[in-house]
Amino acid sequence: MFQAAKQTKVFQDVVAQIQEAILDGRLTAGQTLPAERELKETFNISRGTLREALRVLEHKGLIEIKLGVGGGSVVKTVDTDQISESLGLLIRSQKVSLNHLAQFREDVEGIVAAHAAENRVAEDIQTLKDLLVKARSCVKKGSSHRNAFIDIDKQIHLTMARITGNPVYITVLHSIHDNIHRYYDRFLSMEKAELEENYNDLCELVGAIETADAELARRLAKQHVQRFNQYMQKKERTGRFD
Amino acid sequence: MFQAAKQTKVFQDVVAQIQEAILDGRLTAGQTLPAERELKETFNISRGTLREALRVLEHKGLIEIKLGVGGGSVVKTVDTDQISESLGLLIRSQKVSLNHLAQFREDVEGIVAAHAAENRVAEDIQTLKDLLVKARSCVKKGSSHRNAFIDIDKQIHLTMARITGNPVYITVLHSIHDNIHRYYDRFLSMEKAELEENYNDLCELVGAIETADAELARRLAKQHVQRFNQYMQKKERTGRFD
DNA sequence: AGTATTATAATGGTCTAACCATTATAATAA
DNA sequence: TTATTATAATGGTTAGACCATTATAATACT
Repeated sequence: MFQAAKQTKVFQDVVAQIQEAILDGRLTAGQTLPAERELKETFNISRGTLREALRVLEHKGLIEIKLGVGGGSVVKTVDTDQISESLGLLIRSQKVSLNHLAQFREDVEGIVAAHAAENRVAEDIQTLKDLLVKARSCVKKGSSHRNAFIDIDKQIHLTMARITGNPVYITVLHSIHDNIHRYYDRFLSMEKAELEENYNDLCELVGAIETADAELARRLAKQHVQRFNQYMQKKERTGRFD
Repeated sequence: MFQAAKQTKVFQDVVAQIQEAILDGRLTAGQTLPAERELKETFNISRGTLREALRVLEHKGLIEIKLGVGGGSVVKTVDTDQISESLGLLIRSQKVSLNHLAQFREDVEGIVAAHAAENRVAEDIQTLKDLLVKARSCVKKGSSHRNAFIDIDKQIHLTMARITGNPVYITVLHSIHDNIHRYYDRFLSMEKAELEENYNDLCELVGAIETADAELARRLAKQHVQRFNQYMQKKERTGRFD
């Protein structure tokens, strides 16, 4: 009938109080909290306990602790780093394989491309085309610029996520890319011919978004990501391992 | 050309060492780490520093710290709680609105239903139909069993995620539901007629999965979630607020 | 003998008080 | 004016003590 009540632990109470203050807007990004020796008096606790609380808040991504004069606990803007880290832990603890993540990416990129095709304005198309120009120059320079090309590819996808207007897609795509990019160096093979193939994919995709053909954009995006995944599997089969 | 190197902070080194031991499998779920007074000798650090490290590991979801005799730091199985918490922080810090999350859910549930239709085996259909029976009994009992119905609805969706065979969908759907359910009490209106409407949705959806009609399953799932979201918006417009 | 109670000890939780390390700023010297 | 050096504020770390919780063992009671 009733639930477990009081959280006995002092540091948890401190975490909760500071977190609420940040989420309520009583503390805003950039603000510095009082020094530890002062805060400990405010909460009437020891410094060690306070520091355990601050450590947790730091790991939650709510504050950043800086050293030296003028340092201290600075309130941070919440970002996607914690989600990426947690997803990374799931992957590394073999709860999630790279193939699982790759399959998910195919679906998500398809959805993002479709929404982007529905929501894009002229300015968005220009941004995408500017990125295509950069991608083209990487392709021309050959496989030595593979990493630069991959980075621009990533930017194009994240730009499409931004165009959807829904920050969840940005968050999710960021987390996927953060965790998939770690494997590129080991598993992603990409010669000049493959770079060109990918570049053409992207051109068609941007074209579909420009003409607001959501269904085509979805199919092309999915196909594009599938190709990436196939390169990875190809390298995984033939490549050397550590 | 070079990157920032050594992490000066002692506690970070301890976090890294223990985390690697867990991810490498040198420490496995259920194992208890040595007592703090012993660990501090092993690492040759003070207890306070060790505790900061353990706090961080606890918040990462890698260990659980238990009190009393036979207590200590127990290695945990990594789950989706941290991802849910981080997503919750993004929502509460108004980086992500409830509508954004709801839109994302429509897409994801569509994808999950489609994959479920492709991968389901006879046993899966039985599991889903058992859940439908439970849902039906809730509907019969009327709106007083609204919460029970919503819970079964959640179970059906998570079962479909399981059927896909891809844990990423389970993780993502879990995180979405964890964060959306908090709003149901405040915003979700559901009278008997609406419960029946929803129940019929679910029956059709399970039917589509049974006949392996992925495209139909996708459409039905999306439509079903859309209805949920509309109920929420309806309540939001007319309901009272705290 | 069996059961309830109570003491014991192991373990995490907290506190105090000091000192070390880093760093922006002010004081000083070239 | 510029370069160097001292100062002080701040987080980082240490040491040792005591408090709170809890499983287990010892004891008392029936």
